[in-house]
Amino acid sequence: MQTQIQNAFRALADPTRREIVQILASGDMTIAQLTDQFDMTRAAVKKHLNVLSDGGLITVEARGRERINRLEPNGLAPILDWFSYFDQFWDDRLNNLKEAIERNKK
Amino acid sequence: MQTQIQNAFRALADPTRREIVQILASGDMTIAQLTDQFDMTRAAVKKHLNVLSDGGLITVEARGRERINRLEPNGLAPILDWFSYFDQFWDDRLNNLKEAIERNKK
DNA sequence: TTGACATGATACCATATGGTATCTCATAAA
DNA sequence: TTTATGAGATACCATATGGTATCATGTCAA
Repeated sequence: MQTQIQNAFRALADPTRREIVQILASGDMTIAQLTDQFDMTRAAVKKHLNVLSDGGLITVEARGRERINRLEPNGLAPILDWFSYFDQFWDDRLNNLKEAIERNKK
Repeated sequence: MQTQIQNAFRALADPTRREIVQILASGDMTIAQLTDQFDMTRAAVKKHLNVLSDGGLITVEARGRERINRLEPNGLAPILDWFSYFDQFWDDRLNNLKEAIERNKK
């Protein structure tokens, strides 16, 4: 089995999966709903969802015969933790991001 | 050609490449020096360095017959930009990171 | 000049990855 | 109950990926 951090980085390495994450950020979706957003089969989308789930980036809730896919924000934590190793290199960038969030909170 | 963001995410998807990035964070190194840190051939390390270079995460400076590999902190920017899309989801985590950096600066 | 050394490049191999097609199962609806 | 629908699983395919082996090239040193 792979480490959590490896699974998380791997999950985000694919553009389709990053797009799925962004779509789910705006609301939960079933597999069929997600498939509508892409030019590929439901099976392919399902595979991507499995990878995202392995990476801890989404959770799946059974509801009848449907499966509700939900973004798991805590799944991003291991990646951010990894980035924190480079504090000394990207202070400026992070500060900009920090300020954007501060503004957001008001 | 791939987008910069895709090349950056792809570069970090491999554990060896993430380790190279961490090693280079502590100082520039030649290919031979980096190869000493891993149980693989110089050619394999060189391939990883090419991927990291494609991702904009390192720069290479020729110095005589040596090649100095250097971490390019700005290469992390596209990835952080992508994460900023999820501000509303990881405020807490980011705040912790922000505070750690604030402490660091003193 | 000549030999040693750091690197670049390429052919090749095994496995991983992203995709489709297809079959099965569970559940909703008629 | 019967039928339709959402999802899971698997076999299969083409290509990408991570690795080695090997040869070529440029540069430092004797």
